[in-house]
Amino acid sequence: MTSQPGFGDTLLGLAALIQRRHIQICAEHDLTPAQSQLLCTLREGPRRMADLAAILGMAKPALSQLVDRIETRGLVRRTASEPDRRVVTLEATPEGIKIGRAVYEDVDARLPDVLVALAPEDQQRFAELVSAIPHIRCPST
Amino acid sequence: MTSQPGFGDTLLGLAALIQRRHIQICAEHDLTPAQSQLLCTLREGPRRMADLAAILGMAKPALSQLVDRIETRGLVRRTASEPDRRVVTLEATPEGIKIGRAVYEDVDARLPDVLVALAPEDQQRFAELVSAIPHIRCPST
DNA sequence: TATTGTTATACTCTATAACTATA
DNA sequence: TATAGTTATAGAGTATAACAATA
Repeated sequence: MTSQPGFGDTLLGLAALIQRRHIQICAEHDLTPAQSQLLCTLREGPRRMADLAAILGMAKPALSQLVDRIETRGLVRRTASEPDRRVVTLEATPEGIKIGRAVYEDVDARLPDVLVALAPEDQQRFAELVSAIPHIRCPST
Repeated sequence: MTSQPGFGDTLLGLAALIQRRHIQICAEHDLTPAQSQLLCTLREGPRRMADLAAILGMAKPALSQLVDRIETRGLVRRTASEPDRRVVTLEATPEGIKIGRAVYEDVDARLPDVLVALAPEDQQRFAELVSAIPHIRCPST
Protein backbone atom coordinates (compact mmCIF):
# COMPACT_ATOMS: atom_id res chain seq x y z
CA MET A 1 0.00 0.00 0.00
CA THR A 2 2.02 2.95 -1.24
CA SER A 3 0.30 6.30 -1.03
CA GLN A 4 1.23 9.94 -0.66
CA PRO A 5 2.20 11.11 2.83
CA GLY A 6 -0.76 12.31 4.85
CA PHE A 7 -3.23 10.07 3.10
CA GLY A 8 -4.07 8.28 6.38
CA ASP A 9 -5.08 11.64 7.75
CA THR A 10 -7.10 12.36 4.66
CA LEU A 11 -9.04 9.15 5.11
CA LEU A 12 -9.73 10.07 8.73
CA GLY A 13 -10.97 13.44 7.56
CA LEU A 14 -13.29 11.76 5.08
CA ALA A 15 -14.69 9.44 7.75
CA ALA A 16 -15.20 12.36 10.12
CA LEU A 17 -16.93 14.37 7.41
CA ILE A 18 -19.34 11.54 6.69
CA GLN A 19 -20.09 10.96 10.32
CA ARG A 20 -20.64 14.59 11.20
CA ARG A 21 -23.17 14.79 8.38
CA HIS A 22 -24.77 11.54 9.55
CA ILE A 23 -25.09 12.87 13.09
CA GLN A 24 -26.76 16.01 11.74
CA ILE A 25 -29.28 14.13 9.66
CA CYS A 26 -30.08 11.65 12.43
CA ALA A 27 -30.51 14.50 14.92
CA GLU A 28 -33.17 16.01 12.71
CA HIS A 29 -35.12 12.79 13.27
CA ASP A 30 -34.32 12.89 17.00
CA LEU A 31 -32.04 9.90 16.74
CA THR A 32 -28.42 9.10 17.42
CA PRO A 33 -26.55 7.29 14.63
CA ALA A 34 -26.75 3.99 16.51
CA GLN A 35 -30.49 4.35 17.01
CA SER A 36 -30.93 5.29 13.38
CA GLN A 37 -29.04 2.26 12.14
CA LEU A 38 -31.11 0.02 14.38
CA LEU A 39 -34.37 1.42 13.04
CA CYS A 40 -33.08 1.31 9.46
CA THR A 41 -32.22 -2.35 9.89
CA LEU A 42 -35.69 -3.08 11.27
CA ARG A 43 -37.54 -0.99 8.75
CA GLU A 44 -38.36 -3.94 6.50
CA GLY A 45 -39.00 -6.54 9.17
CA PRO A 46 -38.16 -8.09 12.55
CA ARG A 47 -34.80 -9.59 13.50
CA ARG A 48 -33.38 -11.69 16.30
CA MET A 49 -31.12 -9.96 18.79
CA ALA A 50 -28.09 -12.06 17.87
CA ASP A 51 -28.50 -11.30 14.16
CA LEU A 52 -28.93 -7.61 14.86
CA ALA A 53 -25.78 -7.52 16.96
CA ALA A 54 -23.85 -9.12 14.09
CA ILE A 55 -25.37 -6.81 11.46
CA LEU A 56 -24.68 -3.70 13.51
CA GLY A 57 -21.22 -4.90 14.50
CA MET A 58 -21.74 -4.58 18.22
CA ALA A 59 -21.64 -6.92 21.22
CA LYS A 60 -24.91 -8.29 22.54
CA PRO A 61 -24.90 -6.34 25.81
CA ALA A 62 -24.43 -3.10 23.90
CA LEU A 63 -27.39 -3.99 21.70
CA SER A 64 -29.54 -4.89 24.71
CA GLN A 65 -29.00 -1.44 26.14
CA LEU A 66 -29.46 0.34 22.85
CA VAL A 67 -32.77 -1.49 22.52
CA ASP A 68 -33.71 -0.60 26.11
CA ARG A 69 -33.32 3.07 25.37
CA ILE A 70 -35.26 3.07 22.16
CA GLU A 71 -37.94 0.70 23.42
CA THR A 72 -38.76 3.22 26.14
CA ARG A 73 -39.64 5.63 23.36
CA GLY A 74 -42.05 3.13 21.86
CA LEU A 75 -40.14 2.68 18.61
CA VAL A 76 -39.35 -1.03 18.92
CA ARG A 77 -40.90 -4.01 20.66
CA ARG A 78 -39.33 -7.24 21.98
CA THR A 79 -41.25 -10.49 21.60
CA ALA A 80 -40.23 -13.95 22.76
CA SER A 81 -40.05 -16.33 19.82
CA GLU A 82 -42.09 -19.47 19.95
CA PRO A 83 -40.14 -22.48 18.80
CA ASP A 84 -37.09 -21.53 20.93
CA ARG A 85 -38.15 -19.34 23.81
CA ARG A 86 -34.62 -18.13 24.48
CA VAL A 87 -34.70 -16.16 21.26
CA VAL A 88 -35.93 -12.58 21.37
CA THR A 89 -37.31 -11.12 18.18
CA LEU A 90 -37.12 -7.38 17.83
CA GLU A 91 -39.54 -5.50 15.65
CA ALA A 92 -40.15 -1.84 15.04
CA THR A 93 -43.53 -0.44 16.03
CA PRO A 94 -45.54 1.32 13.30
CA GLU A 95 -44.04 4.61 14.40
CA GLY A 96 -40.58 3.04 14.50
CA ILE A 97 -41.02 1.77 10.97
CA LYS A 98 -42.17 5.16 9.79
CA ILE A 99 -39.18 6.86 11.35
CA GLY A 100 -36.80 4.16 10.15
CA ARG A 101 -37.91 4.55 6.57
CA ALA A 102 -37.82 8.33 6.76
CA VAL A 103 -34.32 8.49 8.18
CA TYR A 104 -33.07 5.89 5.72
CA GLU A 105 -34.37 7.90 2.79
CA ASP A 106 -33.04 11.10 4.22
CA VAL A 107 -29.58 9.65 4.71
CA ASP A 108 -29.62 8.25 1.23
CA ALA A 109 -30.69 11.57 -0.22
CA ARG A 110 -28.52 13.93 1.82
CA LEU A 111 -25.41 12.12 3.02
CA PRO A 112 -23.91 12.36 -0.49
CA ASP A 113 -23.92 16.12 0.09
CA VAL A 114 -20.45 15.66 1.52
CA LEU A 115 -19.27 15.33 -2.08
CA VAL A 116 -20.79 18.58 -3.37
CA ALA A 117 -17.37 20.07 -3.94
CA LEU A 118 -16.58 17.44 -6.58
CA ALA A 119 -17.65 17.79 -10.19
CA PRO A 120 -20.61 15.54 -11.04
CA GLU A 121 -18.48 13.15 -13.07
CA ASP A 122 -16.00 12.89 -10.21
CA GLN A 123 -18.83 12.14 -7.80
CA GLN A 124 -19.86 9.34 -10.11
CA ARG A 125 -16.33 7.95 -10.28
CA PHE A 126 -16.04 8.19 -6.52
CA ALA A 127 -19.30 6.30 -6.05
CA GLU A 128 -18.13 3.55 -8.38
CA LEU A 129 -14.82 3.17 -6.60
CA VAL A 130 -16.35 3.08 -3.13
CA SER A 131 -19.01 0.61 -4.20
CA ALA A 132 -16.25 -1.70 -5.42
CA ILE A 133 -14.82 -2.05 -1.91
CA PRO A 134 -16.09 -5.32 -0.43
CA HIS A 135 -18.16 -5.44 2.76
CA ILE A 136 -18.90 -1.78 2.44
CA ARG A 137 -22.66 -2.03 2.38
CA CYS A 138 -23.00 -2.99 5.98
CA PRO A 139 -25.75 -2.21 8.39
CA SER A 140 -29.10 -1.57 6.87
CA THR A 141 -28.89 -3.60 3.70
CA MET B 1 -26.89 15.46 -5.59
CA THR B 2 -28.21 12.57 -7.66
CA SER B 3 -26.72 9.17 -6.87
CA GLN B 4 -27.72 5.56 -7.06
CA PRO B 5 -30.07 4.28 -4.34
CA GLY B 6 -28.24 2.99 -1.30
CA PHE B 7 -25.25 5.25 -1.77
CA GLY B 8 -25.87 6.91 1.60
CA ASP B 9 -25.52 3.50 3.16
CA THR B 10 -22.38 2.85 1.17
CA LEU B 11 -20.81 6.05 2.48
CA LEU B 12 -21.70 5.01 6.04
CA GLY B 13 -20.06 1.66 5.39
CA LEU B 14 -16.92 3.40 4.16
CA ALA B 15 -16.78 5.63 7.24
CA ALA B 16 -17.29 2.62 9.51
CA LEU B 17 -14.55 0.69 7.71
CA ILE B 18 -12.09 3.53 8.13
CA GLN B 19 -12.94 3.99 11.77
CA ARG B 20 -12.75 0.34 12.69
CA ARG B 21 -9.28 0.23 11.18
CA HIS B 22 -8.34 3.44 12.99
CA ILE B 23 -9.52 1.98 16.32
CA GLN B 24 -7.38 -1.12 15.69
CA ILE B 25 -4.24 0.83 14.90
CA CYS B 26 -4.71 3.22 17.84
CA ALA B 27 -5.33 0.30 20.19
CA GLU B 28 -1.95 -1.15 19.25
CA HIS B 29 -0.46 2.06 20.66
CA ASP B 30 -2.73 1.83 23.72
CA LEU B 31 -4.74 4.84 22.62
CA THR B 32 -8.32 5.59 21.74
CA PRO B 33 -8.90 7.49 18.48
CA ALA B 34 -9.56 10.73 20.39
CA GLN B 35 -6.36 10.36 22.40
CA SER B 36 -4.44 9.54 19.25
CA GLN B 37 -5.69 12.61 17.43
CA LEU B 38 -4.78 14.77 20.40
CA LEU B 39 -1.22 13.42 20.50
CA CYS B 40 -0.90 13.66 16.72
CA THR B 41 -1.93 17.31 16.88
CA LEU B 42 0.63 17.99 19.60
CA ARG B 43 3.41 16.00 18.01
CA GLU B 44 5.05 19.03 16.41
CA GLY B 45 4.46 21.53 19.20
CA PRO B 46 2.26 22.95 21.96
CA ARG B 47 -1.21 24.41 21.45
CA ARG B 48 -3.73 26.40 23.46
CA MET B 49 -6.80 24.59 24.73
CA ALA B 50 -9.18 26.72 22.69
CA ASP B 51 -7.24 26.09 19.48
CA LEU B 52 -7.09 22.38 20.17
CA ALA B 53 -10.84 22.21 20.74
CA ALA B 54 -11.39 23.90 17.39
CA ILE B 55 -8.87 21.71 15.57
CA LEU B 56 -10.32 18.52 17.03
CA GLY B 57 -13.88 19.70 16.53
CA MET B 58 -14.99 19.26 20.10
CA ALA B 59 -16.38 21.48 22.86
CA LYS B 60 -14.01 22.81 25.49
CA PRO B 61 -15.35 20.75 28.39
CA ALA B 62 -14.91 17.58 26.35
CA LEU B 63 -11.32 18.53 25.62
CA SER B 64 -10.65 19.32 29.28
CA GLN B 65 -11.69 15.82 30.24
CA LEU B 66 -9.84 14.17 27.38
CA VAL B 67 -6.73 16.01 28.53
CA ASP B 68 -7.36 15.00 32.15
CA ARG B 69 -7.34 11.34 31.19
CA ILE B 70 -4.22 11.48 29.07
CA GLU B 71 -2.37 13.81 31.43
CA THR B 72 -2.71 11.16 34.15
CA ARG B 73 -0.71 8.87 31.94
CA GLY B 74 2.06 11.42 31.66
CA LEU B 75 1.69 11.99 27.91
CA VAL B 76 0.77 15.69 28.01
CA ARG B 77 1.39 18.61 30.32
CA ARG B 78 -0.63 21.76 30.97
CA THR B 79 1.19 25.04 31.52
CA ALA B 80 -0.26 28.47 32.25
CA SER B 81 0.75 30.95 29.57
CA GLU B 82 2.47 34.08 30.65
CA PRO B 83 1.16 37.10 28.84
CA ASP B 84 -2.49 36.08 29.44
CA ARG B 85 -2.71 33.82 32.45
CA ARG B 86 -6.18 32.57 31.56
CA VAL B 87 -4.72 30.70 28.62
CA VAL B 88 -3.57 27.12 29.14
CA THR B 89 -0.94 25.78 26.79
CA LEU B 90 -0.90 22.05 26.29
CA GLU B 91 2.25 20.27 25.25
CA ALA B 92 3.13 16.64 24.85
CA THR B 93 5.81 15.20 27.11
CA PRO B 94 8.81 13.55 25.42
CA GLU B 95 7.04 10.21 25.69
CA GLY B 96 3.82 11.75 24.38
CA ILE B 97 5.67 13.17 21.41
CA LYS B 98 7.28 9.82 20.70
CA ILE B 99 3.92 8.06 20.82
CA GLY B 100 2.23 10.79 18.81
CA ARG B 101 4.76 10.53 16.01
CA ALA B 102 4.66 6.75 16.03
CA VAL B 103 0.87 6.53 15.85
CA TYR B 104 0.73 9.21 13.17
CA GLU B 105 3.18 7.30 10.99
CA ASP B 106 1.41 4.04 11.64
CA VAL B 107 -1.96 5.48 10.69
CA ASP B 108 -0.48 6.98 7.58
CA ALA B 109 1.13 3.71 6.61
CA ARG B 110 -1.65 1.30 7.48
CA LEU B 111 -5.01 3.05 7.32
CA PRO B 112 -4.92 2.93 3.50
CA ASP B 113 -5.10 -0.85 3.92
CA VAL B 114 -8.85 -0.44 3.79
CA LEU B 115 -8.45 0.00 0.04
CA VAL B 116 -6.51 -3.22 -0.60
CA ALA B 117 -9.37 -4.66 -2.60
CA LEU B 118 -9.00 -1.94 -5.23
CA ALA B 119 -6.53 -2.19 -8.06
CA PRO B 120 -3.50 0.07 -7.53
CA GLU B 121 -4.60 2.52 -10.20
CA ASP B 122 -8.07 2.70 -8.63
CA GLN B 123 -6.50 3.37 -5.24
CA GLN B 124 -4.62 6.21 -6.84
CA ARG B 125 -7.76 7.63 -8.42
CA PHE B 126 -9.59 7.27 -5.13
CA ALA B 127 -6.83 9.13 -3.27
CA GLU B 128 -6.94 11.96 -5.81
CA LEU B 129 -10.71 12.31 -5.56
CA VAL B 130 -10.77 12.29 -1.76
CA SER B 131 -7.92 14.78 -1.54
CA ALA B 132 -9.94 17.13 -3.74
CA ILE B 133 -12.70 17.41 -1.13
CA PRO B 134 -12.17 20.63 0.83
CA HIS B 135 -11.63 20.64 4.58
CA ILE B 136 -10.82 16.99 4.51
CA ARG B 137 -7.38 17.23 6.02
CA CYS B 138 -8.58 18.11 9.43
CA PRO B 139 -7.15 17.26 12.80
CA SER B 140 -3.48 16.58 12.83
CA THR B 141 -2.27 18.72 9.97
C1' DT C 1 -18.18 42.74 31.42
C1' DA C 2 -16.08 39.40 28.42
C1' DT C 3 -13.13 35.49 27.89
C1' DT C 4 -10.42 31.06 29.12
C1' DG C 5 -10.82 27.09 30.94
C1' DT C 6 -12.76 23.98 34.49
C1' DT C 7 -16.34 21.56 37.21
C1' DA C 8 -20.86 19.55 37.58
C1' DT C 9 -24.18 16.78 35.60
C1' DA C 10 -26.25 13.76 32.51
C1' DC C 11 -26.63 10.74 28.65
C1' DT C 12 -25.07 7.56 24.90
C1' DC C 13 -22.13 4.09 23.47
C1' DT C 14 -19.15 0.26 24.20
C1' DA C 15 -16.65 -3.68 26.47
C1' DT C 16 -16.16 -7.56 29.81
C1' DA C 17 -17.83 -10.65 33.22
C1' DA C 18 -21.39 -12.71 35.66
C1' DC C 19 -25.96 -14.13 35.55
C1' DT C 20 -30.86 -16.18 34.12
C1' DA C 21 -33.65 -18.96 31.32
C1' DT C 22 -34.15 -21.98 28.21
C1' DA C 23 -32.55 -25.96 25.37
C1' DT D 1 -23.59 -28.51 28.99
C1' DA D 2 -24.35 -25.06 25.67
C1' DT D 3 -26.85 -21.09 23.88
C1' DA D 4 -29.71 -16.47 23.87
C1' DG D 5 -30.14 -12.70 26.06
C1' DT D 6 -29.79 -9.70 30.14
C1' DT D 7 -27.77 -7.35 34.14
C1' DA D 8 -23.79 -5.38 36.43
C1' DT D 9 -20.02 -2.60 36.17
C1' DA D 10 -16.81 0.41 34.28
C1' DG D 11 -14.78 3.69 31.15
C1' DA D 12 -14.70 6.83 27.14
C1' DG D 13 -16.84 10.42 24.69
C1' DT D 14 -19.84 14.35 24.27
C1' DA D 15 -23.20 18.12 25.44
C1' DT D 16 -25.03 21.96 28.36
C1' DA D 17 -25.01 24.89 32.29
C1' DA D 18 -22.77 26.89 36.04
C1' DC D 19 -18.53 28.40 37.85
C1' DA D 20 -13.56 30.44 38.74
C1' DA D 21 -9.89 33.19 37.42
C1' DT D 22 -8.16 36.61 34.65
C1' DA D 23 -8.42 40.36 31.51
